[in-house]
Amino acid sequence: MGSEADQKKIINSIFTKAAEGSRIIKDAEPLRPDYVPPKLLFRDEQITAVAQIVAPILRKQRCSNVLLYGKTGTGKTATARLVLNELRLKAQEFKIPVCLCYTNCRLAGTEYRVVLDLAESVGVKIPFTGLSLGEAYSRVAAQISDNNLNFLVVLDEIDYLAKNSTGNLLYELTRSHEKLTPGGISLIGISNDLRFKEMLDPRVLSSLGEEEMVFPPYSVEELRLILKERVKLAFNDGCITEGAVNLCAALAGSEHGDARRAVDLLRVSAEVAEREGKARVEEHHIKIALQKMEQDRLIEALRVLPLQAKLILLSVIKSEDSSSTGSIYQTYLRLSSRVGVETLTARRVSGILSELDMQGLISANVLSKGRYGRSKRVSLLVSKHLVLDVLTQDPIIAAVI
DNA sequence: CCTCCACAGGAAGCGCAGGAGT
DNA sequence: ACTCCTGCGCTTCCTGTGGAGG
Repeated sequence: MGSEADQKKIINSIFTKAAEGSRIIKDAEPLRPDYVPPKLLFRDEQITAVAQIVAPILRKQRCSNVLLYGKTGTGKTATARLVLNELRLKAQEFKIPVCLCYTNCRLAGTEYRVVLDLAESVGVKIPFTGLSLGEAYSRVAAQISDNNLNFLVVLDEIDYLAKNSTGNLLYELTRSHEKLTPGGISLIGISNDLRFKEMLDPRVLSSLGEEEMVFPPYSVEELRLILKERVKLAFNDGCITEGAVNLCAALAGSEHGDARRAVDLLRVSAEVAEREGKARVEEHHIKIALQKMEQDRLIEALRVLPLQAKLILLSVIKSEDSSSTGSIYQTYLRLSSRVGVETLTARRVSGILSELDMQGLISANVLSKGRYGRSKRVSLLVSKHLVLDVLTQDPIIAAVI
């Protein structure tokens, strides 16, 4: 513990840095992943279509259910939120009672918590635990029909609801307009997963998919203009070069046309430049930021690997060149007995090697050596030092490195 | 051409944890 | 509080297979 004066000095210097710190960023908000820009570029067609679909709400009618499809960062959520905001304003202007709800199913986590969100929007108090899902839902439904509410719900990441639960809630929601004679529920579903339809109950699908809309990825040129807009809002004038913005768009666009990643890259680049004490983001900052983001992703992927997968990855490293499934398994047997973990069968280890292959951490190709059998040839695809670094953080693994 | 190595990878079933229904 | 159900990680058992060497 330092003296009172020391403490004040430290606090003072932190605050001074914070106050004058951002010479580059004037407003971080437009760089946040969930930011909805006032004008959404290159989505006129989708915005128009969604607006037309939900418009009947203002005539106190139920509107068609819609499914919005598209990969991450293609503007689905932003489109939905933008239309929802405008709808709310219009309803206020004409004093039309509407009830709107936006909820993210993945963040909510369970069907029950999605229902809690719905309950809050229609103004019912529901205990956050204690009720069965059915009871909670019927209270929401009762409120809707008692007050003749016209309820529009946006279910973001709806695929999560279909994958990680019984799907009862979706079934109830899609059926509701048959049951609720006064009032009604209209749905906008948003999904990143294009195969989401296949795992849906056909009855739910036919109701939910009354209208469908696909959001294409942004082109590099579109990303470039989107980024320029964000730069205007978030950066101080002249704090980023034209070339840097272009590079940012090109790098993000060459992957999947993911605007969210492109904006992320922009934000991290600004942090990189700021940490270097520069007043302007240049192309090399973008490159550093990209590397940093990729490395962070890799570290995270390694960190959350199950113990057995970590041991197997370590076995791949330790068996070096003779990396056939057999020799890796022998190494694995040695390692796992040394750390005192129960050993898996060769079949399972082979499966885990395939999983690591799919994650892009190793490459495993089947190779036939004729008389000498047929096996996977395995090699590490990422930096050995980085892997060892991360694995050492696991106390159990650290014992054998 | 046939054999046979050293596995690949599918199918079925088991035990367990966690979540839903009662 | 209790059963029932489901999904998951895993094992067991199995059939399939490319090609060097006979």
